Amino acid sequence: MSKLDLFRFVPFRLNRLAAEVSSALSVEYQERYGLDIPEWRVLATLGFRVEPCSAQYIAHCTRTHKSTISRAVTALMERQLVERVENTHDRREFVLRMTRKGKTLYEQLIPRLLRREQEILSCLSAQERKDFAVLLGKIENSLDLVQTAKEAGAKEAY
Amino acid sequence: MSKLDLFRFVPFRLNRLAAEVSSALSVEYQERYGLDIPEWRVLATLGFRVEPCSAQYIAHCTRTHKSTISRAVTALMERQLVERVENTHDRREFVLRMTRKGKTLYEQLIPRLLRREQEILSCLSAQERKDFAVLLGKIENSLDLVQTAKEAGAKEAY
DNA sequence: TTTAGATGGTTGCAAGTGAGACTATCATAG
DNA sequence: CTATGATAGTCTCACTTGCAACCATCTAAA
Repeated sequence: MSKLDLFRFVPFRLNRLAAEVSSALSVEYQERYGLDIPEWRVLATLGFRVEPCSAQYIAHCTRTHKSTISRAVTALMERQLVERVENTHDRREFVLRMTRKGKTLYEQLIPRLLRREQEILSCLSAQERKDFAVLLGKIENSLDLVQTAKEAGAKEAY
Repeated sequence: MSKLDLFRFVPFRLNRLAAEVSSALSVEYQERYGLDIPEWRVLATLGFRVEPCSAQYIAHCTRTHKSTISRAVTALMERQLVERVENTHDRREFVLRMTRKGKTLYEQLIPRLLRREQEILSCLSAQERKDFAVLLGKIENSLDLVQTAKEAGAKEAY
């Protein structure tokens, strides 16, 4: 008679935790700035990278479906938070970057999100936070979650 | 100039990891048994508890919306994996339990899922797995994710 | 040069899901 | 007993999102 305790089952716990953490953060980007998760991911990727990048790159490294990213980019362009230019080397592709307005929003949003993250992790000591990050990293690596981001980056550098 | 590295940002990492782990597991319950996540959660809750319980209880402790659980229960009843009886003490509520057929499926499914979980965690040592569980637990606690399950259980026991 | 296949991006469609209205029932207070 | 509010469960609606078809463009090979 095999049994499974849902509350000790890591996949379930990850799901529940991710959902809860997401909803805690959405207060910031959703309610305050009217961004949904895909839109936030686009801004986050553009904001972190020095070089502008393509929608495909964002889709790859955030592991979000390209149609979802496409819609997010459209919405961000309508709000003039992001703009895009044709890539002269490859006219299928657009190069994306934040507008000044987008950067301003980004600058305001980031500290809030980092603060939220700290709040959520405040139940852990500094060492525990570090340990947690390492353990997450190991699991991510074994699932090839980091690999793809690097690949996409390497490829994008052409 | 504040920046945020998405790949070091715990909320994003949790989301991505949870999605990836879910999709790895869905091979088992989805493709093999045609169950979706809510349906699997219902079975998991019914299978673990000794006493049968209500849909509301499942919704509370799995943190799933009651309408989602309602639909899952309907689907499971149609497949005769779950049955329900009116609670004589409270005729608003139904008491749910697995049928023999449901139990058989459950018995077959559980070992597969546990094996998958072990595969996913196989990149961690025994001690690391333990640490990871503890850290998850601390975060869950601070977000009140465990509390609600216990409350629902206590209440259900009346 | 032409053709076949790959790739970046968009869009229509269908499935899943949360919010919230609704019904039926229960509990409590007057 | 009645009225009010809470609760269990269902249902409709709107929204999100993944899938897959599609178009344009690029690459490589014949």
